[in-house]
Amino acid sequence: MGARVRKGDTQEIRRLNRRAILEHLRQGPLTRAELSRRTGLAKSAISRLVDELLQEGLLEEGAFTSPPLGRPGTLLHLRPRARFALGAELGVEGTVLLALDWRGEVLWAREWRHDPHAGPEERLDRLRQEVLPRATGALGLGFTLPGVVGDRLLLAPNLGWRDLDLRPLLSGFPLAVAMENDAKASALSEVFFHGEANLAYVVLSTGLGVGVVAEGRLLRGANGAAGELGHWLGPGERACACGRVGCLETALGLGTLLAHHQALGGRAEDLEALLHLARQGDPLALQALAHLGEALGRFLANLAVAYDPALVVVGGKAAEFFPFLEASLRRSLEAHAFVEAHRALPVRPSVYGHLAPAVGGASLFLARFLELGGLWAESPRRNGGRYEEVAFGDRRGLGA
Amino acid sequence: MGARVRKGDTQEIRRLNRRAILEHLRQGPLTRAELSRRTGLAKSAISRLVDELLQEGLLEEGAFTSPPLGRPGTLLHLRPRARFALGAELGVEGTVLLALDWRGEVLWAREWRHDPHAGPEERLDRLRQEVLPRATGALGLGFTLPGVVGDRLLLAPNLGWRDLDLRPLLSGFPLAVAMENDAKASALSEVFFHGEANLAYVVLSTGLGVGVVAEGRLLRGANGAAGELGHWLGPGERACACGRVGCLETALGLGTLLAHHQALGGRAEDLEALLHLARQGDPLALQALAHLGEALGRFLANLAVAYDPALVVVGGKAAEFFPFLEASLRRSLEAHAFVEAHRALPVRPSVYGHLAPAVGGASLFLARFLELGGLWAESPRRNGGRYEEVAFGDRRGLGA
DNA sequence: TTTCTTAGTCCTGAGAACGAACTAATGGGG
DNA sequence: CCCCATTAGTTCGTTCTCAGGACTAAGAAA
Repeated sequence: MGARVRKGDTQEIRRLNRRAILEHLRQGPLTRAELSRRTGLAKSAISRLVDELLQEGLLEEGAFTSPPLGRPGTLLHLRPRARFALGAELGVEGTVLLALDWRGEVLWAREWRHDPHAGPEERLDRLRQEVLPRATGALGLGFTLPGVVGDRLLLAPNLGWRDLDLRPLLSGFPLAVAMENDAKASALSEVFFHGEANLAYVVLSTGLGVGVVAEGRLLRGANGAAGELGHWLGPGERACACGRVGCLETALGLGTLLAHHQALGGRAEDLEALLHLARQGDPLALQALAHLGEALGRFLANLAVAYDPALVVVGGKAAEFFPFLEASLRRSLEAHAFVEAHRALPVRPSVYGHLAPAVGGASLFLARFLELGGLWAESPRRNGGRYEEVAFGDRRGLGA
Repeated sequence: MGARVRKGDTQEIRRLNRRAILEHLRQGPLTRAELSRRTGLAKSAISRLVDELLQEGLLEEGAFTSPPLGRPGTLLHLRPRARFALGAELGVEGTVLLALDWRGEVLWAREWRHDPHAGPEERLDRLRQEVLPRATGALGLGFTLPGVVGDRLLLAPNLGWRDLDLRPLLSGFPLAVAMENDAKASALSEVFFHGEANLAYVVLSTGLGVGVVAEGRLLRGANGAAGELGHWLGPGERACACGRVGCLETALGLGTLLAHHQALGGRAEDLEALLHLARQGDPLALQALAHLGEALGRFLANLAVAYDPALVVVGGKAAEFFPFLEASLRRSLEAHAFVEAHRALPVRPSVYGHLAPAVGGASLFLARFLELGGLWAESPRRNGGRYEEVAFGDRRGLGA
């Protein structure tokens, strides 16, 4: 039901205006005067709020401007590292953990592989050990999984996990923790720091998932299953890890790419080898990749009628193959486009590369912080000396 | 780019709180005290704002409550007809025009058919003639088309229209006009008055389109093409009105249903006849419908992985066939569901029936009015004595 | 009739922004 | 060298809105 409309009071205005200032400064340094013009707030209001933010250590003054006329202004910056969050990706092959500055800079990153049969306890245990000495000061930890994340983990076919309540395993973490689907988090990583408000982030590796951002909001769905186009039932006959038959990811997944290459007589044993061959110009590798590009182009035409993004970002292992897919993919997309505008739909690889999901995980908390204009962090709910705030699913308005 | 964050101001608080009051009263009558509790605003603030709203004729006082203890309160209602808007559907076969109260009541409705080859000029001319004597007092006119509505009409395959700028044809209308895709508007009709914040409205007639609402927001996409799943390229070989081959609507559209019925040896000449036969229990009609239900169930399983709605509403001509589709559709949906939750996905026919698109069109303006808490209507932009406000595409935040 | 309880009004105080007047800093012209 | 136009930023008084408490209103039960 709808009736959750935010009420207003004098604090709310302040929050709104602090947020407006931080949001503008996230695009780059500005003087107070310029902030006043852009936000529409009076100079006096800007001055007061900026003073407060300087006091709190969120902003710092920088160089002077040298305008052609008049008194120079003082540039204001977000203070580097004033706020940061941790992000982690629990992938099929390994784990990535990193810290992300609120300006989008990766402060440090660690990666490790794991026993392929490791269960959730084992993997989260290891993650906790790595997080423990590095958690101080962080706004929170957002971690991602290649699966459907609702109020619990509903299904992660490529991990072999199903219907798990991970909350008990997270109680040992000394900070707020949130969980998100990998494609959705990756989409946030692009939106949050590169400002495109309508995009689809396609994660293609073994599996296929899409993170969709529409008008700056992440599309999650009632159970967190929105964008699971890898499990759209197509014409294929192959069995899928999810237990059904004909899911799109059985046709487009990179496992099938490798198999196709081998069926053509190619000699690559794994994707690394295939990538190596492609870089050397091996025709059988390139042929298999062109074939995949063709199928992907058709898929993107379909994605475009489903979500109509202004931009498609390709992530996952497929991003590494992107140069070899691009030409056939574009040709195919143009041939299959529904409306004229889709023929020109930009498609590019991810900015953060293989760090994207973890960056997105961290962005969850940075977005949350910025939405609340700094007020949220001052009173995290505590419970018996442990931070208890574990957010799943029902987060509203994250993502700018 | 993102930096459009709303600034705060003393007027903004007022707007926010007026809106909160109206939004709560939209769910039903409440006393001032109850409003205070639900909104979190102080009783004094509520009293002041309610007085204003009474003054403006937006609210009216009703019966007294009789609580077990204490002084009775006065119930407050939205005043019926205090605000209303016009909505129209320009469909493949005819046009519907209606007026809609801000409480969701249809005040009156008119329908007419048209020459099947009528062009946009002719159809909008007729619409203008019908609107002209009925426009006074209306917030605006929202009309719908079975096509892709961006900043212009990009494509309406089933009308045979393509890439039209309709603005010139709308200058003769004496009120604000907005244009929207029919499925998207229909979705709004359900959301706005029945409060489900996550739903997919499937319009199935000749064509197939989906209107998706996620977290109370209509999914439009960069060009207004989001939800055009009828033009998802599937395995089929049939030519589509859009000029491509294999679009889903060539398999699921009701034209194909009729053809299938006839191929089975059925004798219905058109969909009306088929419906009549089905109601009489004709086995060939029921068989064709069961077949369609099966295909639709599979489609809904796919829709569920794309958008993960909490509810699917079926509209268009298919709504009339719903009783004969339901059983096979549910069986098929359950068999093809990706996550457990999708097996129980509720599917029901539309509340407003064939009026849904027009109701949705009108809701555009009602939603707009309520968002702005009544302030917007006071200063419509005028230009040379004619209302010039024609909104396309880029409307933000409509839909509660 | 008194008391208890809830509804609604009135009044004062506080927080926030606005706008105008003011000071600060710079470059150019006489 | 001084004055002035121009832009940056501060200060102060005014206005708007809400919060919160005191108060009045209206009904029920003791």
